[in-house]
Amino acid sequence: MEIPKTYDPKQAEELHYARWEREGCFAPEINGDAEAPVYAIVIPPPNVTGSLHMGHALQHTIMDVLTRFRRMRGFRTLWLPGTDHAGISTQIMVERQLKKAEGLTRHDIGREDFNARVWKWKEQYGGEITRQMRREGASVDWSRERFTMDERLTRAVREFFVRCYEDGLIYRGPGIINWCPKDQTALSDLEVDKESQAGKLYYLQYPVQGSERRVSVATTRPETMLGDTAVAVNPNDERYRDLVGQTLVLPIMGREIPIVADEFVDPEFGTGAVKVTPAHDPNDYAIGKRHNLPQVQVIDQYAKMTADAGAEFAGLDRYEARTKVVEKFEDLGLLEKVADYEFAITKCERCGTVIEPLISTQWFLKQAELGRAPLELIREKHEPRFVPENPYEKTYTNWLENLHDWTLSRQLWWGHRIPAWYDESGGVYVARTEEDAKAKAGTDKLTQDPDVLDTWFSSALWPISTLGWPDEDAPDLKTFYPTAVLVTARDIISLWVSRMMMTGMKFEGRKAFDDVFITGTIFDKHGQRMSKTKGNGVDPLGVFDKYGVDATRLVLASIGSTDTRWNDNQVESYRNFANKIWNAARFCLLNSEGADMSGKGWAHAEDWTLADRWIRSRFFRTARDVNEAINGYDFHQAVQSLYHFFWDDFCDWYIELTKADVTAAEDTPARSGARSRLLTILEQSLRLLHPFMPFLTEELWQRLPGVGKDLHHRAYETADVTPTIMLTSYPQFSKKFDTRKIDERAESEMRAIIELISRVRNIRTELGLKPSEEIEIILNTEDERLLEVLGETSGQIMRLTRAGKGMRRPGRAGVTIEVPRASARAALAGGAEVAVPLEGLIDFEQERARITREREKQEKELQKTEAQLLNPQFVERAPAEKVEELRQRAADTGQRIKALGEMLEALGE
RNA sequence: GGCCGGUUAGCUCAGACAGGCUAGAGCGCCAGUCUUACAAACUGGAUGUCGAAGGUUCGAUUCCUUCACCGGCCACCA
Repeated sequence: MEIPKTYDPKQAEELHYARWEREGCFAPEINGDAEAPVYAIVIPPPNVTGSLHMGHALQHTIMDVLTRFRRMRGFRTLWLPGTDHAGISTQIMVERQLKKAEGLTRHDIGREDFNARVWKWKEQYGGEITRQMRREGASVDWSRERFTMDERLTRAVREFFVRCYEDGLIYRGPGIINWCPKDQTALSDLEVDKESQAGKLYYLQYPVQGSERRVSVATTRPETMLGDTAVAVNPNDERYRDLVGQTLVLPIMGREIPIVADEFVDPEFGTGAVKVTPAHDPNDYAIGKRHNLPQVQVIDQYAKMTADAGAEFAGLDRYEARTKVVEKFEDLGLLEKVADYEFAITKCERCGTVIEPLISTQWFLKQAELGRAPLELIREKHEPRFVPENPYEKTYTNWLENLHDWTLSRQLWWGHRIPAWYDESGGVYVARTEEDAKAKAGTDKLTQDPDVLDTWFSSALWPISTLGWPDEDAPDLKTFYPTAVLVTARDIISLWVSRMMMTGMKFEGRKAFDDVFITGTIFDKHGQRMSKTKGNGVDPLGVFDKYGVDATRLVLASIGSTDTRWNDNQVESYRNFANKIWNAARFCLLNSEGADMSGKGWAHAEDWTLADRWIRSRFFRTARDVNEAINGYDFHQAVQSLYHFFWDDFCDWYIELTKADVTAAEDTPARSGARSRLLTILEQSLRLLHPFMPFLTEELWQRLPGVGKDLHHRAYETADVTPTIMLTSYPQFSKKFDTRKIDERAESEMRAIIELISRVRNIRTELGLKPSEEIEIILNTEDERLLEVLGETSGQIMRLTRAGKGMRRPGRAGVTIEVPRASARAALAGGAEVAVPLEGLIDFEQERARITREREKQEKELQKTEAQLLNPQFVERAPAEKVEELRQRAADTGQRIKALGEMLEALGE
């Protein structure tokens, strides 16, 4: 059989994914067991404009591990893929392209034509991220791929809107909103970023009407004073108490404005008096409402000053106006002072333009009402379960406790058009279709609201809309809802997670998912967040190319929910692991002739060696750990267990111990038995690894002799597919039924053998023996069981220590083999000792030093242990088993010290 | 301002929820090796007052308090 020496990930990756997809392995229908439990995940839909970044790769890896794991356990498994239309991002991108290619704006070509182009763009380029997901090995059901602007999902959006409108949760009206002067649209509070910025705090003086007195107000935005309609003070502020109810003359404008008392004002800050601009500040808007103040809009939607700002200012940019206002105040002698001040500035998340709060008529959703049910659920039952629970359950709860109305409408063209129509007299008709609206209005002369909905409005429906809602009898909705887990990043817990819970509970009466797994954040090697603008992102595809997808997935799975600095070394080490697996399998395959890898498990137990019993025990221990780890979302632990089992136990020890039997020249039952067991362990290990390393494991599994559908999980027995490891059953360990699979005795016996071999190897190195030099070993022990095991494994021990000159040991307990003086010796557990006679090679002085060193180390350890045991309070208060444990350790250490002392004595002076 | 996290070997990270195991892994480092699967390997080895200071305890890297530095989420202080 020809097998290359190194694993080439590329060809395996291309080969297997295409076949899995073609044969429908990812679809839940592959499962033929009508009684099978269900496991469903919907993907957080990436933006159509996006391309894969490490964060995606991380989330997808976690989801794929979970999905493949459950699939192999026989669950009816669905991982549903799809993309988001990403309103603003996509529109901006296509606009930019239009400008670049044809020098046109969207207004030049009109709404209809523009949207047609966006669709065309989506068809052409929107598939990039889904192609990249295939590269990752994501076992998503492509036949159920969804897009937030699909016909059905659009229907869901309208249903959501109409139902909420009918329930009084959605309303249209004026409100103060975040306005982006560049993108020309309203934005929700979650689509803006707050940034700290060094700026100035201007202290302006407003004269009191009919008095010499002036009131100072502090502001970071002097230009808004042109729209001031009051000054507010705290009602308990003695300094201003007498002024409340009086009037100020607004400088420049000459307008008379009242002084009002409002609890909102913090007397400690600034001057204790606040200028109130209801039209351009959310707080002032609220104060204005409370005191019935007029709203004077002095800044328009382009961030230019309006006519109401006065002829002098009208048309100026807001920042030019700021300079000019300050100059004016200075001229008027009303500028008290200017101080350096750091404050938060709000910017558009997309374009970075400073947001202008404006009063505007928009559509709003009363989130507080929708949030009530999810809030109750998390408070009372801690559902959904967040992983990690801390701090995310709190993040989620806090958000639900402080819900504000959600600005739904966007002045964009790309997105779900608001299902509201107006008649000629301004009457509003909200309806599922235009026909319905016409029927309601009793006229054909209706105009649809030009605005579209916030992208997150459709995202909020994702788990139900992708499964078929609003069709109440949609089969997928019945089968797969609620989903098992949502895997996402922490920054959209409020934006998205909470809202899916709201819609799920409102429309389906149940939580959208049982668990929420929050992935960690991947930083660059300097601890900086990866971002396109910084250009410090690591491209997952580049990493795939360099190290292979499977190796990358292991790193990502290990990262799980931990924040991590990306490091190629990590991937390299898992690339090496992949290669290790490849070569171990290569060894097994090169020695597979005559093997009967029925996969039926572990036949002919009577022929087993200690190594066989041991590896089987280690295997099931690993299977148990890995199952537990995945169930508990502890992917790091799962990967560690797999890595160490495969590399340390299987490769370093099991293959080495069985090598002689497996590679024997003659075809005997012993050889074929050894080969069969070796292949069986390999096959089972590949299954255990498969959810993490789908490509490599499939590639190797396909090459194993005798693999077929009979190895499939019984749920996939009838599946019409090429036999594949992804449909085999995942190795299980049941505490109830499989206790015998873990063999404590075999493990403890192997520990002794491993210690023996390691000590001899250590002696070899310390004495500078060449690896090729053959030695003799003498082993003395009183332990009958050890003697018995040694009898069975002496050949293997001799091979692994290169003891070509033989190994001598007592025939029975109570007998001691005499050790020549010129020997290197070491103490083992249980008072056993090993010696390597090296006539002529031993420097007695050095050997004494070596043993003395070892004895000192052991004595130090014994001292520590005994100090504790001598403490009566410890013996009295510590749990009995702790004390016993320590006594045993003390006894073992004591035995070693004694043995080492005897060795020194034997060495003489 | 509120809430929360991190600080363990040169680097990237486990361990800590349920205190006691000689504190681990990978990479890197030192020495040696082509030992018939693998030099992306093998064998052996060195490396940490577990951020600082207190406290609780028979016992603290782990629990509590304070502090320092780094970071996150939320928030209407002009």
